[in-house]
Amino acid sequence: MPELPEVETVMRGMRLHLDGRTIARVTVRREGMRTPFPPDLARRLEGARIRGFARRGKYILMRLDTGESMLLHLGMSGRVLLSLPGKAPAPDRHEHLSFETTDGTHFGLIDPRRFGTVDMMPTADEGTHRLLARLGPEPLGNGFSQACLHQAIARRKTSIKAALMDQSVVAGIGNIYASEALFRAGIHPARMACGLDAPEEARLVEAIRAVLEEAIAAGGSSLRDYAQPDGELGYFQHAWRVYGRAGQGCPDCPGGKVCGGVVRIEQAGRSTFFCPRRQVLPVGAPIAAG
DNA sequence: ATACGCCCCTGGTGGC
DNA sequence: TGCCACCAGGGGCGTA
Repeated sequence: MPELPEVETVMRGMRLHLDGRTIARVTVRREGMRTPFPPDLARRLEGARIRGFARRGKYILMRLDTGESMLLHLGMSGRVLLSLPGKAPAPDRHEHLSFETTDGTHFGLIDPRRFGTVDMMPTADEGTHRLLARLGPEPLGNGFSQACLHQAIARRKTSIKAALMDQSVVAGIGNIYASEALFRAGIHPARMACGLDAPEEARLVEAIRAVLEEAIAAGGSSLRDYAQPDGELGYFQHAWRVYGRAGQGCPDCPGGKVCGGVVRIEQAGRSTFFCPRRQVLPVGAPIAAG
């Protein structure tokens, strides 16, 4: 799924095309995805005017003038297809939820694996929703700092890579950007989270910010499941530095002649990629199992 | 509290 | 061409 930069890009696309519009017709093609859709979803959306968007971690919030917000999570394979009036294609077989605004703009939520989530809540309760309440700080916000990261991982004996993917440590980092941020910070992914020193934590905070900001600036990176929210082809292909590049060179050593190439390991059942020359395990540094 | 394995689901890819 | 194992951006849950 989309990680923070992709979710931010989708949210911006929705804001651009849907903000201020009124929802006319809702089509619910199945009862839910990973969890059932909230009761009376269509009725609660129809007739509502859209009054703003926000993102929290990997969640999108669409606020309505009814006093409710729709919560959207794209899971692993979710994408949003926005179409201009009269331009909506025939619905994809995995378009589980769609609506049209009164001006004919079409919104489709497509999610083949159905790991995504849709929920409704009073806008006033956004902060206490069970899926949002335990999220850590926004990595691009002022609340994320070396001190903040230290506080979150100081007692964690899991790997720093797994810790970064824990949404309560910092919100929005997934499997790709965890590898990319650690590469940029020069930190081995198997290091025990609590074993990082303050300079390493500071480097990591800056690396996370840089990686995410670059990806957002590029319009959200993409893999095959992900479409730009306007549905246009020609997705941006992100130049991952290590992710998915096992055996290839990283930018530090083109061709991998110096480091032998990017290494793929498995941590907690997920792939991790790193450069063995740039991301070295210090002598005596504790290694995390996961 | 923390950590880990397993599971949800479909589709693409590469090997035989 | 067909079949099959394996892999994929997430995260909740049950169990130690």
